[in-house]
Amino acid sequence: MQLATWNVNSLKVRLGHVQDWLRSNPVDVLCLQELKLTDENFPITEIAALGYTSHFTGQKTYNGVALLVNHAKVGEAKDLVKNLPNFADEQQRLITATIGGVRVVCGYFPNGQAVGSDKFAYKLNWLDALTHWLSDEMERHPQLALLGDYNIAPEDRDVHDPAKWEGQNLVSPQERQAFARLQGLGLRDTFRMFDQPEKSFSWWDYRMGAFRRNAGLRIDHILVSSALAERCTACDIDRVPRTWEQPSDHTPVVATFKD
DNA sequence: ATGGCATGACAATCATGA
Repeated sequence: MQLATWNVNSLKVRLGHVQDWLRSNPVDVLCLQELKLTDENFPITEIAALGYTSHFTGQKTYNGVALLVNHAKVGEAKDLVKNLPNFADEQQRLITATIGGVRVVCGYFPNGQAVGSDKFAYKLNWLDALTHWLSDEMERHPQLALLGDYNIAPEDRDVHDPAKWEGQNLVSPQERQAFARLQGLGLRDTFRMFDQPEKSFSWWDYRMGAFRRNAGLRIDHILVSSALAERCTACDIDRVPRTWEQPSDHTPVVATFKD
C-alpha cells in the first residue's frame, strides 16, 4: 500500500500535473491540499478517468483538501469526516476516511503567517484541537496515518538555513512543540524512519531561484501510528514535479507499507 | 532591503502563502 500527500497550490492549475503524476505513480491514496476551488468545480470526472474516487471539501479561493482513492486497489472509502468535529471553522483544512483498513487523515495545517500574529494563534489553536481529536481517533483506529502540509519544519535539518530561519514562523519553538505533541500520541515521522539524503525538502519558495539553490523546507509529512509504522518500508520525497513547467511550490511525499 | 513569485478575485490592485 502506498499513501501520498501533495499540496498542489490550485487543483485547477495543477490538474495536468496530478494526472501525469498519478499515471506514473499509481498510489493507493493521494491526499491533496490547497485545492483553491469550490466543490462544484472539483474535477471529479477527470480524476475518475484515472481510476480514482474523489472525496473533498473545498471553498472559494483558499484552502480545500481531497482524498483520491484508487478503488480497484483498496475499495471505497468509509466513515468520511470533514474538518475537526471539535473545532468550529469556516476554513476547509481536514478530511478523513477509512481506506483499505487505514484511517487516513489529510490536513492542510494553517500557515501562521508570523509568530505572535492572530493567524499564528489560530494555527496553535487548530493544532491543539487536531491533537485532542486525534488522541480519540487513534483509540478507535490503531492503524492511522496523518498526511499533509503541516507548515512546520520539525528540526533544523529540515531547514536549508537554520540560522536565518531561527524562531520564525514554520520553525518556531511553539510550532515544534505542537509537532512533538503529535509525536507524543505515538505518531512517527515515516521520513525519518529511513536513511535520507541531507538537505531533503518538500517546499521551495517560488522566488529567488529557491528550488535551483535547494533553499527549501521540509514541511509536508506522513506521520503514522505505531501499528502502521511496523508496516512501513519506505518514505520518499519526489522532487520531479517541482521541475515541471508551472509547478506547485510543494512536491509529493510518498510512504510505502507492507500488506 | 519585508522585496522577490504565484494564485484567485476582480477588473487596478490586493489577500495570502511559507
